[in-house]
Amino acid sequence: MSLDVIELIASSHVPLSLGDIATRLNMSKAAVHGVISNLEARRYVERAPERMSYRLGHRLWELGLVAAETIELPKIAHRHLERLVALSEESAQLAEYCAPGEVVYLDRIDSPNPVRANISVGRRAPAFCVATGRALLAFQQPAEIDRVCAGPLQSFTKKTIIKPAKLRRELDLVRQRGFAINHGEYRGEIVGIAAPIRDHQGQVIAALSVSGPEYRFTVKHATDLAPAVMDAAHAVSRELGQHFIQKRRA
Amino acid sequence: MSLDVIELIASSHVPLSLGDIATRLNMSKAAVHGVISNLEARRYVERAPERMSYRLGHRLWELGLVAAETIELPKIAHRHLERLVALSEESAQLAEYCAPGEVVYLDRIDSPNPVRANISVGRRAPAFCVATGRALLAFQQPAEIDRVCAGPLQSFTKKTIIKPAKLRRELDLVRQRGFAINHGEYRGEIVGIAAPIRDHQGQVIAALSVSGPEYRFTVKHATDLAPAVMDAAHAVSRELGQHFIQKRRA
DNA sequence: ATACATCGTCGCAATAATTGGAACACGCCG
DNA sequence: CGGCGTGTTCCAATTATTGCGACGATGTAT
Repeated sequence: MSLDVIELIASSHVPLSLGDIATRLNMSKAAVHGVISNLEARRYVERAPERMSYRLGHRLWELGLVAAETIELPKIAHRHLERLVALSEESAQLAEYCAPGEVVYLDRIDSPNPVRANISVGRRAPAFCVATGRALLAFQQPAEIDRVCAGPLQSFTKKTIIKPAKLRRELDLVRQRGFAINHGEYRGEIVGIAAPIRDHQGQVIAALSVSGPEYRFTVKHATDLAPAVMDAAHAVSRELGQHFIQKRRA
Repeated sequence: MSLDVIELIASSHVPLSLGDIATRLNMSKAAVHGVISNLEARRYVERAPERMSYRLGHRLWELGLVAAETIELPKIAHRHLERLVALSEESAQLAEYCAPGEVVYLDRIDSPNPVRANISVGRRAPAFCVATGRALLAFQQPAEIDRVCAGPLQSFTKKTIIKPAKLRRELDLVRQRGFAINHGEYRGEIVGIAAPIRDHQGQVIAALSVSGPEYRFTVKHATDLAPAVMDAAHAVSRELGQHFIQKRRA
């Protein structure tokens, strides 16, 4: 399946050779060749610099732009990210729950400060140990939460919560307070605070966060900023709902 | 093929029903259903608001972000677009030749003015009658130029050049001067000026343009801005080349 | 220089996937 | 009700994808 090839290249974040792809997908080189030559002709995939190694192509960039124009979330959320950055002078992010236990960053506005949290849009992160991830995980189906809590929880720093019981308490706290905080559990020295965004049905579909280096953006600062982050998330949720109502009437 | 379904939905710019897709692709509903249920499960496609009609999904948005992070062009070009907007106070665009006779807008920065050229990123336009399109078309293979000039040239406004001979002269002029100008040939009352961007091999791979409403941004203004637009395009070309050299040494 | 990798490519036969036709359930409206 | 529009399911036939093996072209190490 051609989509598997695309996803593999996307997830590796490094150009891959045809043989690499075949190995990681348990396919023969000939099969991958058949698929990838089609993908290359359609510009979904291209060869990096001069021959050798494949990477995502311009066509996927184009399709992403069309998708982002079609979907309401990016346009609405972006404005509120700008407001949060203006308010906090730290970086702000938009993320969603994209796969079991994983979140993906969908948008980002950088802090005006030279030293700032460095998060790449399109990158994935484990849900259980980042702010946006916990804001999203806390509102997933109970079965999904159980699976993540039960699964092996990798320790990225000394502060990473890897005890299921403690993670559950943390998620309870997120639901209770309406926001999530992370202090260096994934990338050290980064503090983040996130709040969930809900769609017209009230389901949590994304999260919006502010994060910065701990020497400047302490947990105290983050907690003080919580109302603003939650307000922004609520505003996005409200606009999403209105958008739905407008479409329904039409 | 699942990619055909994706491309159809992307090109229609409007949510489609399963039946619509089947009709336009000459496929049975069952076949489309088989493909699209897979695409929906993988989040490449989603159902708009509440049931009914499919549109591009979040996964394509994500993949587009990853692609844009991987490819050099978007990052380099964006800075220069900002500079052009600051200089001209009009909107600036990045575009590439994506299909025979068609260009696609890949990036855009809006003019600070309330009245401005309105171009959606991800949208396609006919190459022969827009500024970026002519800047790109002029440097395609001769065979490609012949095909476009020969093909039926649709008239979008009274000013659209539809005579092949005149179009050829216009393209000659583009090659000679190094920039292309369009005065209301596609969308009326819009003036645009564009210059080509070249890759490390010297091949034209994209174009960068400035466009605005004719009442403010006249052909005279556009022509005066030509050196700046060409400088920006050259700067992008140079940076692309340097990027290649760095990778080659590594 | 000569082997030895690794890269991508090509044919061909066996396999597994997609496909079309027809019938189905559901919701909507005159 | 009965037509029209959704999307869904089943099954057999077609089609496309797959894996094997071998090939030429590069580049690296022996």
